Amino acid sequence: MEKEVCNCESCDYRMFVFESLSSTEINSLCSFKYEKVFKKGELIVKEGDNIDDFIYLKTGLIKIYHTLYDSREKIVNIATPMDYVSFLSIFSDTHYKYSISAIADTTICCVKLTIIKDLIKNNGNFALSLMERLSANADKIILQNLCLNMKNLRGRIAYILLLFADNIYKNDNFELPISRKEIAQLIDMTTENVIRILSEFKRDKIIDTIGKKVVILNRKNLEQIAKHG
Amino acid sequence: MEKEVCNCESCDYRMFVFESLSSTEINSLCSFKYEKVFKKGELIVKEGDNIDDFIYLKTGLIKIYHTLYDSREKIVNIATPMDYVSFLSIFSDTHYKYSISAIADTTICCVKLTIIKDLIKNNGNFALSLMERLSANADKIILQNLCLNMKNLRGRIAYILLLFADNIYKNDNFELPISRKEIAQLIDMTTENVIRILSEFKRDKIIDTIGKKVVILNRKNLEQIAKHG
DNA sequence: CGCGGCTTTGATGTTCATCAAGTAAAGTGG
DNA sequence: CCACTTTACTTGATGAACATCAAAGCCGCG
Repeated sequence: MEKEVCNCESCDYRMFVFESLSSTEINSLCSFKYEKVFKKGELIVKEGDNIDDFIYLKTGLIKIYHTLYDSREKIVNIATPMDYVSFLSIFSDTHYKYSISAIADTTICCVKLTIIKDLIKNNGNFALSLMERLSANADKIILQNLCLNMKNLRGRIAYILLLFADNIYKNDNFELPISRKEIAQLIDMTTENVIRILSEFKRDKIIDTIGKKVVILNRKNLEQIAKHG
Repeated sequence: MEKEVCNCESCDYRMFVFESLSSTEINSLCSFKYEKVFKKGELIVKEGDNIDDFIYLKTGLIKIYHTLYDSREKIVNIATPMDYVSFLSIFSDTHYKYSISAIADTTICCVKLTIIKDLIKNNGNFALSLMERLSANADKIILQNLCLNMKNLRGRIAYILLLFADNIYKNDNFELPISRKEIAQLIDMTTENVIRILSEFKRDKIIDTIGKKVVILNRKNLEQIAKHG
């Protein structure tokens, strides 16, 4: 993990994350802000760590997961730069309830949480826009988990394949950023069954797979399976 | 459903919900605020309704649920006056994604959402405290659903029995506010299995039941089942 | 008093997890 | 850089957990 001083002037994501701030506020923020770069696989936050910083994803891909008492891991969400700004519960808790790892080379920006709280107090528009983001994010996670749990195993696999294609890669031809085991942890099933169903889909010419590479061949069919079942 | 003009001066919950507001702000708020009273079973919000009001639960008990494409219903949360102030996604959406029904006689307070948004803009402490509440609430729902899904059916039943006893009624002797069918919708199983497992627990002297009345007889045992399994 | 929804129990079948065993891939140290 | 170890992937066989189906009693309500 490397640490860098960021250059807010040249940051494409600045406007997205801090769109409601004045340039004075942005400049003041920048002096308290730093970047961290993580390689694929590295741990960014460990469950139980103190929450000191407001963190947002600049580039890359991360998984947010919770470790259960029997050391099984449940992946709660996979976050991309655009759809995710902060982490659950940072405003209501002192310690992280989730761990976060990079599943692709990733850059995050950190700002002391106290600075963000001051901004919330002093800039109403910022407060409101942040609230909208947090609310939308939490809601998406809740609804997504709800939908997944209603489906049978084939439906769940179809659902997340479409989610990767549509929401993350915007392409029917992509490379899975996570292992079969992690897919299992994301959609509540066993690794064996993830593999089995991917093989079935391949046999039935719905998708093609080579290692982590996936091509969706019959989208209609996949959408059908994702919806029913 | 009755509609009443509320009297904020005598409202016990005012301080809890709007603790960060000055008395000037409270008074101003009161002129735009009204109460609604619902009997057990009545619908409070229907999925798809416009979101116009910021609503909080004053007294009673409500269920928040989502209707799936095949008209099955999934209960997302049961909310009590103290642990729940607002509804998911009201700051990020224009229409409700969930329906809400009273599962006990219930009083809610409504304030136009625009008023709340103005308060957020102008009172930083209010913004921050509201954000904490929303964040804590969303987080609780996510974590709770996560935990439930890891458990087997016996574990889930034990878990929600303890949840009713500890979080809602603060008593090991209580009356279920929902039917067996609704329990099934809350913890993702069939009505038959809810009944079967409650019968098992009764046979094993872990609980006693008469209709909707429940008494926890062997809490240690129930906690064990809730944790494992 | 009869209808519909809630509750209960048993029998049956399906879905999915577990176990086992082997191959491929990827990381590790000499 | 190659042997070695570990981790990921894959397939099949088995069994357990759970949903579904069926049938009957119960309760509240018009």
